[in-house]
Amino acid sequence: MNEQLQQNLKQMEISKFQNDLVQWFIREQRDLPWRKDSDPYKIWVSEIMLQQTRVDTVIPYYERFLEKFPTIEAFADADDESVLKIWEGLGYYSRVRNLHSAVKEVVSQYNGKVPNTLKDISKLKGVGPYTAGAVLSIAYGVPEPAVDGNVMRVLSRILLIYEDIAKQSTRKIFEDAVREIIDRDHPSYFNQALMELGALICTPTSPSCLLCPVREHCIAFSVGAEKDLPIKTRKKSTKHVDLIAAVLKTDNGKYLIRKRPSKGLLANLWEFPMVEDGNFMQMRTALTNYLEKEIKVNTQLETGTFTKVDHVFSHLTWAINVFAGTVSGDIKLEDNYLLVTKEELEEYAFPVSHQTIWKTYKEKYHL
DNA sequence: TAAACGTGGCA
DNA sequence: TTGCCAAGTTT
Repeated sequence: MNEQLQQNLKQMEISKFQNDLVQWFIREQRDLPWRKDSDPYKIWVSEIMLQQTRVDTVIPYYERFLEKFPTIEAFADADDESVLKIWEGLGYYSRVRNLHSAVKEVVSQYNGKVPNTLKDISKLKGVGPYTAGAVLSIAYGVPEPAVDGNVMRVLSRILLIYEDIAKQSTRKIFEDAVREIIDRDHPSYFNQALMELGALICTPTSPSCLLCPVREHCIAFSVGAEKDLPIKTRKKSTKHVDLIAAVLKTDNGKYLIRKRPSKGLLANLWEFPMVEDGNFMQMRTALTNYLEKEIKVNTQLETGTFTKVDHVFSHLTWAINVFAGTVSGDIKLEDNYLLVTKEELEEYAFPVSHQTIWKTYKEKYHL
């Protein structure tokens, strides 16, 4: 921690700041489903879902998840396919794979009780420094920092911190600051209040300083620098990938789908067969050849594509041209391929891009 | 340390 | 339309 920050912390009226912040939170907090219950398992699930994901997006997923898996034991017993299916569309799928693995660990090694120490909870898959602090403070009242993007933004303004919050190493600076100012009598309220303030008042662009309960403690406001903070360097633009996909049907009404590899992008999700690279016609041929060579099917694609799906990921974009077609012959499928009925298909988890393909297919072909 | 890892909302 | 943003973690 640099000297200027120590100086700013020293001049802060910490006790009054804590009180202003916590009382505001008690008064103004949103009514959110994960605030109805202090079950550590439920807090944990909510924290994983909320990683890089908006509250409004999470709410319905959270409700469905806990309806299906109301206890930690119920989730530990779930099969992998249903686990992925309930996360379908939420993104960052390694979150749920890690959560499932970690929950099984808690059930087998901790008798189903979520660890309440930093040392133990941090060993769990998918539990990084933020989530560890969040679960410990919110579920157990342990005064650990829970530093997320909100907290870095809010504190960079209040304490006038010009460190680049895009750099991972910067988080430690804010954790040290939180250790100095956290309300040790109300760590759950305090941590949630910092995040809630970031979500409702101290927003990224045009913060509502005139409504801010801790305005009088904010150095950036006092010097008119609130809109210059936080410092965050931009990341580079995404790369572009062209693909060809095919929705292929057998003469007895089944569809050919395949499971993606267990690592990397959209791991373990299902998709319609795709190939990438090359120009349009090469790719069309490549897809047909691939299917005929690798899984011994005869394919007949319609002449033109029936849809094009552009899908933007955080680090790349897919442009998928999609054919409809048929498969026939003596079909010998590789392990990762499957022939399923229309009804069965919808039991499997697909990425949003392929959900879109399927939806369009059903509309065009009147299914 | 930087890049990978999803998706949808918004200016 | 494009880029940024949202309760981060893993490799």
